[in-house]
Amino acid sequence: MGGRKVVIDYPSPNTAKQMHVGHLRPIVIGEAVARLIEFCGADLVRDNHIGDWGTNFGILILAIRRAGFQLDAKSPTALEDLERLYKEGSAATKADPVLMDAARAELAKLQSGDPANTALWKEIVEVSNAACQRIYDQFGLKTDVILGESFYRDKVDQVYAELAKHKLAEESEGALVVWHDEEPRFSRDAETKMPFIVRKKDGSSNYASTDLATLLYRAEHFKADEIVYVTDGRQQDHFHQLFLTGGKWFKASGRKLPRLRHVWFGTILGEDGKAIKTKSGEPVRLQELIDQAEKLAFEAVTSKNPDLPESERKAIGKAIGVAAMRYADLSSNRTMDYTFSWTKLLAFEGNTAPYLMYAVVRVRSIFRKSGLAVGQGEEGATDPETPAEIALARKLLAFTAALDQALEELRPHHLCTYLHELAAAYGTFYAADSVIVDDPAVKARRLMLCSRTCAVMETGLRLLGIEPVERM
RNA sequence: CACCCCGUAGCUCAAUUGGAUAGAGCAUCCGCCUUCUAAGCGGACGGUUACAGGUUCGAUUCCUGUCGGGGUGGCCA
Repeated sequence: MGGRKVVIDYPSPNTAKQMHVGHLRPIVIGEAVARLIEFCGADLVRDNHIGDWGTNFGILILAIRRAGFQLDAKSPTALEDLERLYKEGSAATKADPVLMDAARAELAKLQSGDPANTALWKEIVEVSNAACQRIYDQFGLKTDVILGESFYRDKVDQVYAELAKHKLAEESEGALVVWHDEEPRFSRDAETKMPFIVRKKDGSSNYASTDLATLLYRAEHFKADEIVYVTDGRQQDHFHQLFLTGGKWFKASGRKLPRLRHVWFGTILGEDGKAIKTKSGEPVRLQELIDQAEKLAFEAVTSKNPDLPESERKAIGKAIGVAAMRYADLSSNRTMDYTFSWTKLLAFEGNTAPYLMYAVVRVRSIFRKSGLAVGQGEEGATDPETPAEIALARKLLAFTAALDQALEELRPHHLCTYLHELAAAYGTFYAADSVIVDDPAVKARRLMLCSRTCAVMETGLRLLGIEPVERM
């Protein structure tokens, strides 16, 4: 992957909504996948493709108008207000087809440049982005560019024109659609038709239009050799159609198609076994989850290490709290659905981030007590001898294999499994063989094992997005 | 009805892509802090891999069917 230009699309939330637990996965998985790709030497562009141009804006604008609401971007409750209005609008348009048409009309006005709707839209996006950024900061997520759907509003006409010119798209029930007859379910002969609708019957763009425009932009502007889309698994059909359409379009127009990968993940389910949705019920807010995680981690470090200064305990609480949530999500295969659970996401014992971070802490503590920097004191080291030393040395050698496995299909859980095994091997070694001993050769080789463990653990943890701590 | 995920220990999940006796964590039980941080270490308990066939020297993995859960299916993303 060295030197390849890769664009990764994440976490790409929809705007005007507060982040809830459902937003955890694209952030956490996207970040880990991005770091894995970057670690292999790829020239990576992190593109946050926010949903800021869809029908939801029509619904939201309509709801704001109907409620006579005055949006104040400075108000601390601005986002909550928008979310409440969106829910009202969503329910209203669902119940009444006339209102749904009105919402579509508001969207069409926005998309055709209506000044009032554009001004309102800008404010909404501003409020939303500021709120998202506060969450990203806590997850250490940094995007290179935010090119949402709206960025492509003047680039979709070229898509329509080219698809029509190459006879890839055709009119159907007033919309512009692309059929893929080679795939039975996307074919025009399918029992239930599932065309790739690139332009709606009212002339406005949708997900497909902007995604095609985005594909072209990434290929031409970023010169992408590869594009990685990190989204949930419910969008598999969409990406399948997007990739098929992109392939035919680029071939017909003599362009080189980047490698396209859909790195999808399973859904976080509610207690009822159904996907967590903003519409039904009240999902746990992501900020609430973070706060709770940090609080519990702070309490844990305070009880275990009360002598540390409060500022350091606070910092450790922040690091461990978010790390625990992150690891809980990353440690199982991303294609699996899982049911939301406070206790699972906030566990600090067993196969968890704190356990892995603890291994690093114990290594660093040994070096601190020895008055050495990590990596020093290895002169005169002999080969591993005890069973625990040998097992640890062997496990250290398996790092690259684990990395390869995680990279193969961009599945971070393979790295998690490995790091847990390494931490366990270190735990056994730590209990069985003292490092600070009189025999200089034994001490040197054990210090060497410690520093190697530290290096591999820290590298692996950072790839997962977890920042190791000195003490805990 | 069609297509896509999934079904593994009481619970949550792995299993190097078809390899040897299916492994971890949690929970439960029994040990271990007077030497480097016990968020730890050692041990016990726990399985007809949903079910039925098939391919193979060998199947949790591949194929067919059945059952069960979730998702998607013309103008959301």
